[in-house]
Amino acid sequence: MAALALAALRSDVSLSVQVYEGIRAAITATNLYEIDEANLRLDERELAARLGVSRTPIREALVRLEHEGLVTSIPRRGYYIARKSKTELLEIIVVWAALESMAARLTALQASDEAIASLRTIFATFDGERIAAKLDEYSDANIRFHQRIIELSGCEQLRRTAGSIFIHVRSIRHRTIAENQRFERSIVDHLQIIESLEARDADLAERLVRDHALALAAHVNANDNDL
Amino acid sequence: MAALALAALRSDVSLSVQVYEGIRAAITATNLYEIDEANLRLDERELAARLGVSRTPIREALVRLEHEGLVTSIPRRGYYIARKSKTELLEIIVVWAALESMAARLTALQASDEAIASLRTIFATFDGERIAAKLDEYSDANIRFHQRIIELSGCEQLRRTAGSIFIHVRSIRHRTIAENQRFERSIVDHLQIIESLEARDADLAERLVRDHALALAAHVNANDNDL
DNA sequence: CTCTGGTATATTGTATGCAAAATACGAACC
DNA sequence: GGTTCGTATTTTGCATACAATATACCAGAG
Repeated sequence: MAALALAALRSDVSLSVQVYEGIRAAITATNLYEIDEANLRLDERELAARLGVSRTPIREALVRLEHEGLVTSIPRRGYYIARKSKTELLEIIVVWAALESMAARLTALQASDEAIASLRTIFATFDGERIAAKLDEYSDANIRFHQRIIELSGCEQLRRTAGSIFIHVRSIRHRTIAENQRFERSIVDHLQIIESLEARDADLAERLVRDHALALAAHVNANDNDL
Repeated sequence: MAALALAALRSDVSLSVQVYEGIRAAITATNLYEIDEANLRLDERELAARLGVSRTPIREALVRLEHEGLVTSIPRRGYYIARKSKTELLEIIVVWAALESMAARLTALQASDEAIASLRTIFATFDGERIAAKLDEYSDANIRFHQRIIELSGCEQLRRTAGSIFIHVRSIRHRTIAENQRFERSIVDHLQIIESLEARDADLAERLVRDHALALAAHVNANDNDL
């Protein structure tokens, strides 16, 4: 029995998984709701050719993505990048609200002080006035903030579940942050959330996070009619 | 344009999907945590032979199931029915708590009186004394009750998300209902939940449902050490 | 008798082949 | 001119074939 700390060499990167990760990253990188109809189609042959593999791993990857809700398949017609309807997006925000508010509860109860403190640093480079000027950066920070709360919960299953709808929530937040000066409200909400976590007030943190997310839903419902 | 209300004949049931549903139903029907190690293996060839199809649709179905978390694949070694560890089960209950409590909130706010009333009928055939005698039936009713709250929310995304972890929650509830006379507590909790919904008290309903689920987690954590 | 090493077998992962269905295109008809 | 029908082409869905890896089995050494 050797005492060497050998790292297990992973041959678990099958083509199928690599293709899945590749396509997923590509979809994640594009702004779903700003590409035109024509580019929504995912041609098996084209993907196979471009990635230099056969159609089999492509299909398995597409099946994965379909189950995840990132692409839809129309039988005998092919796979398409899935754009969610307004109703679906509203529902997704509701699910996100459920998950993140539970995460906030867990974070308040379990996370370390340092972990909670790390939430403040996300917004360190912003002060009240400069947000409007650096809206893109602020949007990223905003998204990271919400993702981080889920991470801090330490609940892997929560993270995974949220992960599969994250791309849509991210897209919504990115699109709506500029509307109606929402970022002003946003920065206030975030601060309150952080404070409630620091105070270890699980009920309050949960409520604030939920209401923050549901306010987003209400905003989308009222404003984004072009979905 | 014909005015006939012809039902579209669905050719959308690809073998791949049929196989997926078949295997899923089969796994759902068995009690995951009571079968022995040997029967956990899912042999592609055997499945293909038994279902009379080739390995291709079998594999696509297995990929779906893997993404859903019902089976795990060990690269180059095959697919296995996934049994969750105790930690994973606890996390799954937490996610369920998040989803069902949000569903309770929505139900309190949006569901019709009749819909809420239907929750009572689930337990119609039980009165206090006879539960212990009909524990299996009561366990089914119990599970239906929780599932129904999620349905009543009218949120399809919530339903889908919960659906993918339902089998595990069901299994846990089924296993633990008999322990420590938990069903007594259960019947009281359920009644309170129904009353809060009837009173349209969203905050209370949410809290009761969450605490009910988290109590289950606490129970599992304290009692089920053989996972 | 136990353990090591090598070979045979079985099984996965990927590529390719083939049939059925859908789309595209064009001709014929109204 | 617009619609409808029929054919050619493309593309999916499934089956099969093949290569690489893992398991099983057995022989031989200690």
